[in-house]
Amino acid sequence: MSQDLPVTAYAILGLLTFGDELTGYEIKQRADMTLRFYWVSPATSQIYTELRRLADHGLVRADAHADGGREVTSYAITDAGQEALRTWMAETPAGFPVLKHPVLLRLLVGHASEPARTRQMLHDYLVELDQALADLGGVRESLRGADSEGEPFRFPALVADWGLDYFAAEAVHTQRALASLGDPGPSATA
Amino acid sequence: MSQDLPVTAYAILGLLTFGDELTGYEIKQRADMTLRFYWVSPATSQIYTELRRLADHGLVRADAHADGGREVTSYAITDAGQEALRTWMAETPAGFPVLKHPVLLRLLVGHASEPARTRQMLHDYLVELDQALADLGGVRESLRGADSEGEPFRFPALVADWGLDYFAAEAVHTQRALASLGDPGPSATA
DNA sequence: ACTTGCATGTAAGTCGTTACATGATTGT
DNA sequence: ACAATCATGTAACGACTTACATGCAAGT
Repeated sequence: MSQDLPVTAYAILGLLTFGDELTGYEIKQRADMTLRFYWVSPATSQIYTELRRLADHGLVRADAHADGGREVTSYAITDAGQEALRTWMAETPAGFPVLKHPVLLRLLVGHASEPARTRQMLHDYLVELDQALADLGGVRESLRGADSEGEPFRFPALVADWGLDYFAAEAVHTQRALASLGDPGPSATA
Repeated sequence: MSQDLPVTAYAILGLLTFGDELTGYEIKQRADMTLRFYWVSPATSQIYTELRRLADHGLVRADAHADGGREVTSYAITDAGQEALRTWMAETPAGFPVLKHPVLLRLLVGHASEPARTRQMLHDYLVELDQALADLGGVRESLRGADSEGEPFRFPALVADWGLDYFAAEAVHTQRALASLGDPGPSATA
């Protein structure tokens, strides 16, 4: 039955299990808000490509309708899509996470760089972590009120909390690395 | 001068900054031990491809010599390679980590799966985390004795400690998710 | 009037994987 | 003698990205 699709296809399928019909554009936005923290946010063009493939396999239904004056296509998951997603989750091992961590990669070969540059990189990372924490924190807040057992956003809330803890831990590790590199931190200047 | 190369090329270059001349085969082994935790362990064929490209750019020197009866090629980083690596680290922003986390992806759409299956997945993940902790812990141990300031393995030790903490935190998050899903844990049965 | 957002794609190219092929060396 | 490890590649293919192109709708 269900041919093996790239994981990204299942990720898109998963986004469509939360009820609404979505356009490719909207899927991209949702992916930017949620998927990007745990998987990737695929390029827009990739999303349209996957949607076409999913439609060809009958896993999503393309609903072309008029929005104001123009033609817009939104997509809904089909019963076959639900089934394919469930089968995939039941029978395909999840596998171990792949972490592409440019900061750690560069820190690994830190002896080949200026110490000041390495510290700068870690400071930059802290700023980006702050941003990520704020972004994901915003998402987490938006789920409040429907995040208990049996409610629709229980699982998204679970992974958001996981992600928030992860980013917080990254910040701690970064601080620790900075301390180990003799960075005084922003304490004295303030 | 230094064209933009894929990050994997710089990662290989980085592995060659630890002193020895390495064959492609040995680079693959080192990558499996260290790089795989923070970046990826490229396929063997990919390593040979990158090595050829690096050699074409003059960033590594290919040293074909006889090992016993057969021809073996080992690679050493050149001065130009050191320079290219330093330039890359100095001028290219590291960028934010990309996490491809199939467990979190599946947990995100947990409502589309059997609860028992989700718990099973988390248990499986715990086992894999144990293995990763053991593997990386072994690497960490092998660095002892040369992991202080000014010593060659200072930075590898720093990232290994970071990684060990990360895996430990993942285990905690997994346990927490299991608890939230009503998993009693292995306590009562023991 | 003009910019920003919404919405959908095509084309080209790269990175990287899997599968396969080959052969020498070492250990048991 | 046989298996495992060392060592080096080729070929085919797929996922994904970037760059580009297009045009309507809505806000200021």
